Amino acid sequence: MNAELSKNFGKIIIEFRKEKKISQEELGFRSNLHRTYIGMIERGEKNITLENIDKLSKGLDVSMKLIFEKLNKLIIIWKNIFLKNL
Amino acid sequence: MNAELSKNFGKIIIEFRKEKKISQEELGFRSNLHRTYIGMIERGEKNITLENIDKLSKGLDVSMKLIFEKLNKLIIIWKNIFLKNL
DNA sequence: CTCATACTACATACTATAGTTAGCATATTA
DNA sequence: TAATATGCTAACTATAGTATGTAGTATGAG
Repeated sequence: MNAELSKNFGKIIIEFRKEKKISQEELGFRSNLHRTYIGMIERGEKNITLENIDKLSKGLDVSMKLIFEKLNKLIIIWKNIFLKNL
Repeated sequence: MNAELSKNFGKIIIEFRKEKKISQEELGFRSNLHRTYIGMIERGEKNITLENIDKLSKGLDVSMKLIFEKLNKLIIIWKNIFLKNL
């Protein structure tokens, strides 16, 4: 599993959730996913599927496009940090 | 499984692949995924994971952001067709 | 402060299903 | 018609999805 990718994805989800000021449990309700599963995703412990990305985006009331826009930006930032340390 | 979502995703992948003028097999090589798996994804038979979305995007040399931008647009089109038939 | 409440982390464990491959059928095209 | 590309079935194995329970942490009211 690509842990780095999942972790970055988790960070994005946390960011959006905090923005909406809701708990993992509340996000679970809204996206029809279990409370602990949300936690796992946020900690980057699971390689989420397309269907659940869609559910999360609906629960967070943001488009998948926006999620991946942020994710791509985050990945680029990480890449640059990595390259600087070569 | 959300078949509609997977099918729409598959259509996007086909679109990008044809744009690059490569076969499923070639895309398989480039993204490090099996030929038949690419076929399944394009036919919307599998609920793909984030990791493999990432692999595909690299094999197709496009950003995930762009994939989901197109996917969101396609979903909106499908929604409108659905609403018109109410 | 301190107690209660809400929130999150984490460790299992189970069951669904994604990921992977082989093989053969069926187009498609040169 | 030979070569190339795709569809599809079937099987296996890896792991995502789901849930319970417990422990720890943060926060706010009294």
